[in-house]
Amino acid sequence: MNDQDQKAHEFPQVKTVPTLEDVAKHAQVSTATVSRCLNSPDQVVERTRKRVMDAVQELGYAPNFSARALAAKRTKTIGAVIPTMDNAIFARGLQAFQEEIGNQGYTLLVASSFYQDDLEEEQIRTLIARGADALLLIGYRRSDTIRKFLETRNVPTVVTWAYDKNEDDLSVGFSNVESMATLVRRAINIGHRRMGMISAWTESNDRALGRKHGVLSAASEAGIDASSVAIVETDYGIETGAKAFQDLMSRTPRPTVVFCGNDVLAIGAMRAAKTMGMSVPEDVSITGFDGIELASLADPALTTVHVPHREMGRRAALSLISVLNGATDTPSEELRTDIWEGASLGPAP
Amino acid sequence: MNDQDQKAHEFPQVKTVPTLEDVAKHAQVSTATVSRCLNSPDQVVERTRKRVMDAVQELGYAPNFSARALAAKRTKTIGAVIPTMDNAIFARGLQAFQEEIGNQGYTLLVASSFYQDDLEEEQIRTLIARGADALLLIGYRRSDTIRKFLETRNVPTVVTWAYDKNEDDLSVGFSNVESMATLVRRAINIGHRRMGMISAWTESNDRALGRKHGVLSAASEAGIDASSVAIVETDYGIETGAKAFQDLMSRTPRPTVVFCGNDVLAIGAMRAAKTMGMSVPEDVSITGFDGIELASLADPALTTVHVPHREMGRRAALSLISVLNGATDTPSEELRTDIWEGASLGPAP
DNA sequence: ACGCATTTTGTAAGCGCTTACATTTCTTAT
DNA sequence: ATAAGAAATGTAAGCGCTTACAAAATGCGT
Repeated sequence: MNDQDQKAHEFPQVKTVPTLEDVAKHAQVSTATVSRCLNSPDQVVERTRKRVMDAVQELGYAPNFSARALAAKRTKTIGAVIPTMDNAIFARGLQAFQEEIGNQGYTLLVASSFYQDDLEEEQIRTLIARGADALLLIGYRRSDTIRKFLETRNVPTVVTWAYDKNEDDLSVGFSNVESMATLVRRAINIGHRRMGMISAWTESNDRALGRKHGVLSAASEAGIDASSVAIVETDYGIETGAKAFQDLMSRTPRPTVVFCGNDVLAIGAMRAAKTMGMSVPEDVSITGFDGIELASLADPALTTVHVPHREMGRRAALSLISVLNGATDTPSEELRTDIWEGASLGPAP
Repeated sequence: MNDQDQKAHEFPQVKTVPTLEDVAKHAQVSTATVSRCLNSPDQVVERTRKRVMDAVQELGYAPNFSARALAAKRTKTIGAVIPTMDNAIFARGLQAFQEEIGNQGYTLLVASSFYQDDLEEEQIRTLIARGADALLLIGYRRSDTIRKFLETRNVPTVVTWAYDKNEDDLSVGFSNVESMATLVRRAINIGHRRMGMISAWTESNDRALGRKHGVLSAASEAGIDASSVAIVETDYGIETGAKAFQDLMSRTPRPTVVFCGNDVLAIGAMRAAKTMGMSVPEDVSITGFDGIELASLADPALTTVHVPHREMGRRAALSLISVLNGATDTPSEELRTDIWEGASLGPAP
């Protein structure tokens, strides 16, 4: 056969993606049977199933997800909106979450909000539009508009990274306030009175806000005037942490301990301390929050609140799936954080 | 109106998600017009458009993504399969990628392969089934089966984290071999001859393999017998890096420099060195690869190959989008890595 | 005011799948 | 062997959207 022949006798065959119907024809069954083979194989008798599966193999068929979602009205997809993947702690918690939902046949759809409320809203809408069967969100804080939207759409949602017994939303998290307060109490016990804090922006971040409240309430408890606590709010990052630390150290009276809203800020603070020729914890104590690996590698090792992020991700997944499976009484879960003892928190000078 | 009336006269209205058709009815136009308002607003005259948009607002309409994808045959989705989100370097590169495609109206779909070939294949298939318009993959290494699949489906793909002028695939990356070799040459220049390497598993990881080849070829170049280079392959992690380092230090002759396949392994090696009472770089030099923030925080600061991961993510996004927009000549791009000078690499003892 | 070109809108045919319901085939007890 | 029930398969109606094509409305030059 030569080229001429080909051109004359055949259509320029555009390679086309096989559909359910192609498989059905190939296996000489109806599309319904093929569909059943794929979705509930035990409804189809062995002999037929084999024939269909062979056809699937031969044609290299893969179901079209959109069509399936449209017809079945569920996507086996769970969406997650996290502030940023830049922060390893979220990435890892999410990884655990993904592993667990993966086991149950669900796929994860991730979006980042960059700590912006409006972006979070947009991302939530996008995920829903894409058919997410359920959602994982970080923190409770959310506008009424979007809450109503979620309610209308009837999308199961789990809140993580925060737990508050006064909130109604299903949550698998921990108390930011209490976790931080526990750490602060420990500092107070070893003599600290003049306290500083480096916090993430609290305006639209209820976890940061909770941690700040934790510091303040533990202070008040101990008879320390909350307004005497020096607080700097700043962006996430090592550099910003360093800068904030310098700022705090220039205050009078100078704090003897600096609580940081997360480990990365704390690392920055420790670096700034070193740069400034201060030694930790002799001159000043520094603590973190999160418990990333980095914390134990710092010198001195960072005292920090360790968040069980993988456990949190895993359990959040289980909760969500139980709701998706029709459970009506899925309870919120409060996880315990624990303090990683490092040498960065010592007695007040 | 009282309750009785309501119950008598109205159906128990189940809250239902509004569709295009609902909007059309509400705005008294055809569904086509509504669709056009949403997708190419300038085809619709102002007056009508306003009416439609108001209806959209009022009903809280959001398009059903699956239906759209099914009808339009594109999803405005780009998929990515990365080995793991656990490694910050991937997470960040991906973040940059996401930001860029987000600007162009695309959404990112991520999946992890956990460094397993079969899982990567499965994830690729899943992403395609979900309608990903294009794909970002890490490294070239891939089975023929899946290559053929990708070709059949005609899905534009970009390879990152690796660049090889001999490969055909579109890529935006760097040469793992050359980057590592450059570093090794530098070590050789300052007198190192007995070399060790801690590598990630190279069996199904062409980046790791490339880095290993980099070490070996730079060694050969300098007249060092490649078989004299002590190499340990291990899992990703600080602990495993530490263990591998101990292993290498027990070899005779003991290496004067240990090249690590990534920064995390290097951090582990440095920690092990400290534990063993060896000082870096006086007793032994250690280098990393990746250039994560951590590297500059280590003590001494880690000498490492810095990969422009954000730039890589951003450019990969641009390439892919240019292909999606019909460009036929999108070229592969080789990015330059550079060496972050730390104190962890010093003259051979 | 008219005809023409252009712009705006409507009609309706799918996209590839699931699933309720109808039909056929196979079991099993008599 | 047969009827009744169970199991397997087929039929066909959508799911909510896009888009080619047709029809209607508008603008413009004369």
